[in-house]
Amino acid sequence: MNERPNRVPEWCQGEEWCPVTVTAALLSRKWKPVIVDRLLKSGPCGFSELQNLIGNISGKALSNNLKELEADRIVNRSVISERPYRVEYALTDRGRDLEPLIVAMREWGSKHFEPDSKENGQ
Amino acid sequence: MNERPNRVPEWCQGEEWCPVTVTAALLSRKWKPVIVDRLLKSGPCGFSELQNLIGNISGKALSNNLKELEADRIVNRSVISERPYRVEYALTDRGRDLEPLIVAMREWGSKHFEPDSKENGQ
DNA sequence: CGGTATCCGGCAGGATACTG
DNA sequence: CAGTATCCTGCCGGATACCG
Repeated sequence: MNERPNRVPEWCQGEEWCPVTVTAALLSRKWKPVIVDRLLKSGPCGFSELQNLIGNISGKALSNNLKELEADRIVNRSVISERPYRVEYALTDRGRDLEPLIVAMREWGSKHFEPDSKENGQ
Repeated sequence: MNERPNRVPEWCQGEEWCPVTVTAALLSRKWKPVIVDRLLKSGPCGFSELQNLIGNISGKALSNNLKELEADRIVNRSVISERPYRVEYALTDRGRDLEPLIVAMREWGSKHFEPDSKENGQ
């Protein structure tokens, strides 16, 4: 069953359903797009590796966001070794489908806030 | 000067600058992508018109989000008539540049949560 | 290494009532 | 119509310390 995650509000489940609202509900957190961005660029990572790739994210935030992304089937977590204990976070198919969205974010951010192009004006 | 809005964290202003992080900082709120979506689809709107197009957004949330979008030069507000009092919200160039991003959101949401395609799995 | 537990502050957002 | 004022809630995320 394609039940939408809890993050998607009730009123967006029926007739008034809206793709942008759903996507925003799943992805509009401070860190989630950045996590997906790094997984797209660097492929599967361990927890600390991902934390370093992002920088400035607290362990708690990373942990929580990964759990939600996992629940929403955007990210997959697998234990790849017990001794030493190693884990790997990777994008699912659904997660990889976010690539155009993340690319669009990269491009918009670069175009409008690139340090070299201050003349774009704020 | 192309100073980044306050919403963009300090640590993202210098060397560690990241386009996705900046874009997420400006746009990753529950309602912002939806507001831009509606303005793209319907063109310039008044306040209540916009509120109706979105549905389920409180006046306060709409007001606050519009103010931030204005401060970030994504949306432009103009008074188009005094008596009766009428206002118009429209996308700026920078806001219109968000179209590919919003389109990507629409497509991802439709693909993965369309009621008709429950078999896509949750 | 890969997290969890706890405490904590802030702010986003809902509801409602009110204003010019 | 186009908001503002106020109150209130919950969650989000930072910091720190600790665990297997």
